[in-house]
Amino acid sequence: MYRRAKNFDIGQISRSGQCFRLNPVAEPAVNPEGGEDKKRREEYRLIVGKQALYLKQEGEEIWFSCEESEWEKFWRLYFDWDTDYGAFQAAVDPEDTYMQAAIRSGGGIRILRQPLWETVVSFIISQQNNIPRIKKCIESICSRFGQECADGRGCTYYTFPDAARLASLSPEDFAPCRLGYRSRYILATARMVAQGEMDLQMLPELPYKEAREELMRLPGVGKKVADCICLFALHHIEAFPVDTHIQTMLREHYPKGFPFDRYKGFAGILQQYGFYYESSIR
DNA sequence: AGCCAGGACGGAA
DNA sequence: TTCCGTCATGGC
Repeated sequence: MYRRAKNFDIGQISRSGQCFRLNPVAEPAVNPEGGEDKKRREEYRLIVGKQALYLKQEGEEIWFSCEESEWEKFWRLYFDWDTDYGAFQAAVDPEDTYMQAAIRSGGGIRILRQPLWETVVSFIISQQNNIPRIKKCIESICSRFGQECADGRGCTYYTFPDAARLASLSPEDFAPCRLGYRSRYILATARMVAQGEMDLQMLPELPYKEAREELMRLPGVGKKVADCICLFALHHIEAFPVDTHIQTMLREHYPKGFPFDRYKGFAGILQQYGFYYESSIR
């Protein structure tokens, strides 16, 4: 199916680092002249839950490899399709040249609504780690402990294993995934969820601060990881995860403090613009 | 070769 | 409270 939209760029979303299973399936077209290739065509594959979705973008035109009913049932909300990101961008201080540049660079980013359990585990892995390796760790977990599926294009993919599955494993089982010290966090977290000691079902009902506190009960989940889960899975767009890139941004460009009051209720969206910009220009 | 990565944790000061 | 050492691994 076909959609047209402003403020939506699959490549930027892919590179924004919020979803580790949205990746290009082919090398992005490179213009040998070195100039801007406006007709670039990039294809991506996204795996979420039991589903795989192919996406292709050309300018503002986007193709999604799903039926209309699937779109309405799931993907529309997943991509936060009906939110007007132009309104968020318009709220940015015109004097704030840094954030204006960040928006120019990553204005097509959206905050997705990702499955809670996958996001919990993914961002436990993310700590003190780099994005390429985070992706490898996640794919390793999925290919070893997830379910194999056919994507209908002759390729297979693997679902993200649920908490009960991971809770059933031993520390040695995790060794090949090369998770380092994070494996014990994941095992302990999976067991808390599987035992019912942590109820993920009711987390979406909680307001931001309560959800954050609750998530921080999980081993390996501190304030930063909890904020990522709040932002990327629970869609609390006021959550503002502070990682090393954001620390740099705050130090270099907001020495007097970030204007949270101006962006009350949606600072997390600016956080993503800042993170994307800060990590790309380096 | 060496610094760094979307930090969390336990203990010390 | 804040600060510090430690944790495991590999990307670049």
